[in-house]
Amino acid sequence: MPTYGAALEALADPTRRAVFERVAERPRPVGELAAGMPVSRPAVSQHLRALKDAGLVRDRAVGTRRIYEVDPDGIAAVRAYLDRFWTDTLQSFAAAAEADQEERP
Amino acid sequence: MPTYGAALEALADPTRRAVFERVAERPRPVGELAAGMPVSRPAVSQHLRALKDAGLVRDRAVGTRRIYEVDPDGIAAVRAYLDRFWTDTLQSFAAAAEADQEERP
DNA sequence: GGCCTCCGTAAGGCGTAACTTACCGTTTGT
DNA sequence: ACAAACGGTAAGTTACGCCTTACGGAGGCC
Repeated sequence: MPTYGAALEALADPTRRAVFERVAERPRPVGELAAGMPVSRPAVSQHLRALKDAGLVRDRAVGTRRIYEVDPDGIAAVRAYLDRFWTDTLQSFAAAAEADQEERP
Repeated sequence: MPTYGAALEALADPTRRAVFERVAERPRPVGELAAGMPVSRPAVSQHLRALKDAGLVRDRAVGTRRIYEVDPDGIAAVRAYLDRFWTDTLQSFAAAAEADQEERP
């Protein structure tokens, strides 16, 4: 059960974000993802693990390769959580502002 | 001009996220924010700086204290950016899935 | 079976983010 | 004007995240 915190941590790192965006373009095996990146293949592999733990990507085995692709369900969950997070935040702020204005007219 | 990357990095740290959530509850001075947190006041102050640089909070001086509050505009910007990020991601995935299905019926 | 490809993991180095204490400027109140 | 409250900043330590190299296991191909 990935928390939204894990997703935020996963997307915080620029390199990992680049990996995720490459996965988002289209499903690809690890070697192909690593090719053309400034870091080594194991580094990419570790980033993919973090993204997977966060529920942002998923993988399936095809022969000797592992195809990584976006996890729509996980993304939808994170998106919903964040969206509610922003909504609640703004709502609290609006309520506090109104209360403050009422307090001293 | 805060990038969305800065916002993600800012919200990645659990302690900083806690600070932000406390600010989101209602506008408060630094001392009150720091009270009841497991870290020192300067630490909170540094987190507030990061949140401010990311455009998530703003502050105003009231006497000798500084009231921190959520920055609605900044949050709206980050929210819009992330929302489009998810949308694009899912759309790319859907397109790739469809292309794949068409490729081998 | 032997070999090669693909990829995950372990171990260690290294930079940096996060925290602490100490200090200083600003503002308020008496 | 002096003292106290409030909070930002500097300096230093420590912990953690990211990267590398080295290795091993699983699967395909001859």
